[in-house]
Amino acid sequence: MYTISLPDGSQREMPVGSTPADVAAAIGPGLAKAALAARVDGEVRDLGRPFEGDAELALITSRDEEDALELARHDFAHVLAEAVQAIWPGTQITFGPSTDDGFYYDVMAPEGRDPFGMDDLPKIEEKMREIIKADKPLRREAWSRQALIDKWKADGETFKAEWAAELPEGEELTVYWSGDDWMDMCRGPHLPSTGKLDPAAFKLMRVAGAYWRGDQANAQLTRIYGTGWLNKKQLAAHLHRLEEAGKRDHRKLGREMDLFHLQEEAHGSVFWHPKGYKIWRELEAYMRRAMDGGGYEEIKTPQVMDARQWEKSGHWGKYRENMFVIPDEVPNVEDEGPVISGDADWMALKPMNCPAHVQVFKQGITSYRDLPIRLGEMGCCHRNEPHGALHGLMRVRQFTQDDGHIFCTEDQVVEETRKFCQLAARVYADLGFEKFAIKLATRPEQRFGSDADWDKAEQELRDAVADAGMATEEFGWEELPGEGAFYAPKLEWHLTDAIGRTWQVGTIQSDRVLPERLDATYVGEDGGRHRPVMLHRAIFGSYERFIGILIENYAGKLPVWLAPTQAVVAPIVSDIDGYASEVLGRLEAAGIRCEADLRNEKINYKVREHSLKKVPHLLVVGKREQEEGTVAIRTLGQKDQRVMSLDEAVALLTAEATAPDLR
RNA sequence: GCUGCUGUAGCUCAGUGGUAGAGCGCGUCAUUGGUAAUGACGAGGUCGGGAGUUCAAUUCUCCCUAGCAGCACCA
Repeated sequence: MYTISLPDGSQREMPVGSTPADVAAAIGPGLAKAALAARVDGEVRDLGRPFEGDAELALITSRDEEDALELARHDFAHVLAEAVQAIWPGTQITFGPSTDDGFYYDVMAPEGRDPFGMDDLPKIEEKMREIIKADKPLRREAWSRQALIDKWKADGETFKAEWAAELPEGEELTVYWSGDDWMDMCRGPHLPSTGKLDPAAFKLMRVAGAYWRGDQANAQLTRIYGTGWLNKKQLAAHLHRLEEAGKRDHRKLGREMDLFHLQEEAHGSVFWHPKGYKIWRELEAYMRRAMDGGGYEEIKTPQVMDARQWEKSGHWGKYRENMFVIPDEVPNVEDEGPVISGDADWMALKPMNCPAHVQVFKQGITSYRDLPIRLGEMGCCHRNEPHGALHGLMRVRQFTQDDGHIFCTEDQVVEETRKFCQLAARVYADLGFEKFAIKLATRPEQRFGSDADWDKAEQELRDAVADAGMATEEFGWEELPGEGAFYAPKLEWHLTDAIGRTWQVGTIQSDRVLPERLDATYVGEDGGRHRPVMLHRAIFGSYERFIGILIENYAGKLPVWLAPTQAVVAPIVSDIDGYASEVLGRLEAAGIRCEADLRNEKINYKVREHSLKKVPHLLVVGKREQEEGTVAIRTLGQKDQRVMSLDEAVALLTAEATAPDLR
């Protein structure tokens, strides 16, 4: 007999060979029916898997939402694969995990058939529902590695065979049967039967290409994505959330609010409209103040440099395919012949600012007494990004960084990094992001520099974050092995937005490679030449992307200090136009970005239109207001209005329009 | 770059092998109204670009290009 301990502290003696399902049945038929899986000594397992000794058991039901969702999504993925193979025999299956909101399965369409498309999804969904409704038992079975490889090969499942062959030799592998006509290799655990899934709680969302094992050199499979939940209500709620996220899309809001546009002739580069550029200018002014206050000196460096400079820095060899290269010659102006001869020297648009900053540092002789030197630049960079990567403001080919490079001694690295941590935290808080995570990306496989330098650099970053008091769970502190840049480890700042999404923005990297390659030195206390350490750092990352993030975070309803138009004065009847202009004049004199809407439209119309444009304050004026020298302020997102004197209104708007660091 | 999908008026989108439609927006006129759409009339499109099939292509086929979703990439 085994002793099974339950969460309520009770114990049951169960015969050898019994299973969690038996315990559930022994407790009561209701629980037996509701049980989905079991947590045995902390590990989630199948209900039907026998105990292997005394155990602590907790039965999992749909009330244990996290576990139940994980199980359901994993099972949806298997049902998806089974359905695809049932409809199109000869389809190869590969891999299908659960995701944050559902599941996917990577499949390879049978030879001679095009990859699956959106049109195929309804048919697959229907088959999936059939499988679920058939309530097929899911049964775990152990196989030897070799038997399984042979089975996959016999079935023509080359991907599965390849995968099984790479698992450790002699290891016992498990498969799961769905009924007795379909199986997949899987560690499990699974629900007891497909009928435990709710056929109305999933939806196939899209298809996409995905490389076998995530490697571009491998075959491209079709990845079928679905979202899966415990019940219909949860699915509906999720679809609603997606819809809400769609409403925040910065591309949509950018058009509606007339902030910027993109067009074919300059794809990946942004046309900023007057309203959008007002946000930019406000942010830039804010960042200038922040960097001035942090001891940075702003510079401006060339947009185009000789390719030899990029060879020295190492970028030419590693990133040339993503650089815009320009021939250093006069183009052929004749009608005939190629525009460029082909034997010209090459120049390149800068993809980053750091090599130029080293050139500034290198002018003259720097003493250790001058360090640290902090150079800042609103640096406009170009990167020839792969076409498929471009995405609104989030991934562009021309962008401006709030870039900075700190040249310092070995002894100053930790302190400078600590200061940066604090500066970044201040900036994010000022911009309304209450939550962020700091992560350390450590050495990648391909890298420059010695292991000793990497050891040191990584430890310095750890120490600096600890010194700043931010190496804690509260700050989401964690390490990302292998994610660093080729020349340096980096700290990354990940913001959490209003609907829980995260965005990587700021970074600091401690670099000993570039000063070496570009021969930057300073004179030390001993009179000898020494290498400075170079800290690459940015807080916004790129203005384009950061503005995109702000738009999505605020769903377009930017705080007043950032809003392109901070107030609109709207007279109710045209007799009041004169007073409206007077109000406008007062606001303008106070430096408020404002407009008067004197159009021949009803007040309802004006309220609606400016609300849709996310103008924070609408100052409505009618006969009453004119007589009393007041305005009726309607604030975005509020239904009621506040009537106040013009002086009070100016004071209120001025206060709200003041940047947080100037309050 | 890879896979799938899409490209029709300023915007959102219908539609068709016989050279196009709606709503909003825009213009004109009327209306002077109290907090999310006043009404009427009007202008506006080489149906992303190129080639092919056809008597005829916005529609069918191919190529290119851009966008969307994902993958890969992201110094």
